[in-house]
Amino acid sequence: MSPKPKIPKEEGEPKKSLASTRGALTRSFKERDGLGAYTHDPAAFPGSRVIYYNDDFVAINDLYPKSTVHVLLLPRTPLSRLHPFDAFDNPSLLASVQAETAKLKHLVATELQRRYGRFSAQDREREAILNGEKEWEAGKELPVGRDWEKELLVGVHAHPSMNDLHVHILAPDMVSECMRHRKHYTSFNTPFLVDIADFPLAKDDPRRHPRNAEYHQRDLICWRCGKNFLNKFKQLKEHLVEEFEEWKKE
Amino acid sequence: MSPKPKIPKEEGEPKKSLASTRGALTRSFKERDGLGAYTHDPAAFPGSRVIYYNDDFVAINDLYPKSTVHVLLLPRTPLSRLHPFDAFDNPSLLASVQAETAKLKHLVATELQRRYGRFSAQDREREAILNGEKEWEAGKELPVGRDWEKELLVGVHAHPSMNDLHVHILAPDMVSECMRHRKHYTSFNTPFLVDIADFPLAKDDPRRHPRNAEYHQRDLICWRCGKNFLNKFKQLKEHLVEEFEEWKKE
DNA sequence: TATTCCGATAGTGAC
DNA sequence: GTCACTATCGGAATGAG
Repeated sequence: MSPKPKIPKEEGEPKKSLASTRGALTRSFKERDGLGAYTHDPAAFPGSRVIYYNDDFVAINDLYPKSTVHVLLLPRTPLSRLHPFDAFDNPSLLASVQAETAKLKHLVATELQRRYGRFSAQDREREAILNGEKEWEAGKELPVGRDWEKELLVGVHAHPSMNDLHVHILAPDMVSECMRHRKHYTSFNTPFLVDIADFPLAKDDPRRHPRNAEYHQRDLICWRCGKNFLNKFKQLKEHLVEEFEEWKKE
Repeated sequence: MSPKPKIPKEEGEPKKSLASTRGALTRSFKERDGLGAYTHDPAAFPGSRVIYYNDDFVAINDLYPKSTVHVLLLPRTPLSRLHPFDAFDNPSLLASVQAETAKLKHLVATELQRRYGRFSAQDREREAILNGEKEWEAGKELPVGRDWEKELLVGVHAHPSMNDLHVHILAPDMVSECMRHRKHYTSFNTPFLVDIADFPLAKDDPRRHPRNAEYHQRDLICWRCGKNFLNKFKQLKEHLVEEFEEWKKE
């Protein structure tokens, strides 16, 4: 019935090459340092994983996406080895990351519109025009349609698993074969995800000293309808597929 | 590597017929009442499960044996619906059960000798005579050999899962494909198993009011060498196979 | 707090 | 406390040549 979940793997990018790209650092390579290879030499990855890069950032598709669209923004700075809360104490870096995040959010929103706009009530007029099903005055600006950007989840984990600074940007659907454990869900649907817009954090922001475990032991709550699934992860997963279908139609 | 455990099933004895033999009682049939069918009409079971029966007892092979030999003694009395601790407050029944248990133990011990005597150091001389490898004076009594009876586990569970009174008699090896959960092990290797010889229990015997759960949460201890396997049930299972081989050689 | 693999643990239903 | 089935929960290793 349910197909065996595929292990994400991209052309020319087996795990071995992740390590070998680090050359002399191979001996100290750890799974949690895997993102460093992208900021070190993004051009070394010929597959579709790197979305774009410039002097200061690399944007990649998450290797284990937890939603239908899930990308990471990687700042190319020595500060990236710090915990995000510490790194973002640097106002210059924070401003830079927030600006680049805004750009990447726009890109992701465009991708959502491309994928799901045809199902969306809010995008209907815009889609009809684009499809030539509705007349539109030449040169007149298209209706803006659905604001996909405002629905995105954007932020850093309070206790990241990967050592290099990375900002998550993802659709809210949580529909993915890589969504396998309850922690995958809670890490994006509790205060364990700290919105990039919330920085700089106040000195007394409770998220600075999270009881990390607590967030992950919370009941599983549907992000869209609020239904409580307690610890029934599989039932939540099935529900998320249904919510995804409805969400696209908004 | 490891074959899929087989589901015990005997010829002409599917579960449905267990129920149907109870006729009008079918509607109230519960899994936990399955043993009642044997005392009700032991002749209705043509397979090898019934070892013998008489007016007062039925001896059967356990459908889910937890050792290489594992039989049950079922008293044919209305008292069999009582908890064993209460049923054995009846001195007449207790004496009767203890006497029949002694007979069945002898039968089981004979079966162990038949199966494993050829491997046993204590049975070596006896086996050699029986095989004609050693001269023996005609009419002279054979050496008695190993006392297999004294190694048997014999008793009732402090909280039986089947509602009809049954006395377990089994080899100590705990080697069986039906030994699948840690509770299967602890139920025969802690005070949760109350020896039939210990009845009548003293009024203040602590086993009368067992913290049932406690016995099943104990560490897993090898019955033969005393090694502690904590909660590593699979490792214990592998170890039990090795101990079984050594035990046969005693 | 990543992944995967394996195994221990827990809840359900059986008629 | 039986069984079997499913799913949840938990620890350990993970690279490299």
